[in-house]
Amino acid sequence: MEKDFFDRDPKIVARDLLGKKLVHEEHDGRVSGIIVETEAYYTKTDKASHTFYRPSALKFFLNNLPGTAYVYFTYGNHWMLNVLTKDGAVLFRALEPVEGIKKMKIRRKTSEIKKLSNGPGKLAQALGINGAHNGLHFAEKKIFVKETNLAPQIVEATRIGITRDSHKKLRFYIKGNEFVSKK
DNA sequence: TTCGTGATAGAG
DNA sequence: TCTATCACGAAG
Repeated sequence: MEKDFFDRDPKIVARDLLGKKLVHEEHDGRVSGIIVETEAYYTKTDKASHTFYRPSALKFFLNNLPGTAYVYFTYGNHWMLNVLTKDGAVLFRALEPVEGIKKMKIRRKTSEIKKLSNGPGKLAQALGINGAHNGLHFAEKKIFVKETNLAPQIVEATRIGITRDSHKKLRFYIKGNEFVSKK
């Protein structure tokens, strides 16, 4: 991953992340998957972004560098993994499991591969991501993104689970991939 | 479709 | 204190 990869417009980063590998390096081995679905959020101009209605989130975005993990807890159950970019962030929404599948199955309490990481909450659970990872920089290589030789076909769509600015096409996924959370 | 779950933030 | 809301997921 080239330096300054994350120091670009969130929409560009969201697209470029598709087909790359998201890795969580743990003491007992690595857990990873191909990124198949992402969403972009903008710090200042996006009403759907946490920065728009959560002062603490705005502070976090403004006080951390692109490439920093933004992990938050919601709906009483779920952790969400994002990475900061220039003027925004990208939410990791779905992965195609690659390494550590056995561990993912235990964490997710299912043996069905397709249900391991086909959604943002599921993905974080499968990878073992939680609040302890908030603020870690991807350059530290605990959580990070790795290049692949894939060149996926990308589909652009509206974001999921938001109300404000729901018409904006800031969701991206790999065409035809069976791990995408929704069509 | 409905409902659980808990942090955050603003109002009272 | 109280209440609304929420970048979700599982069950039915």
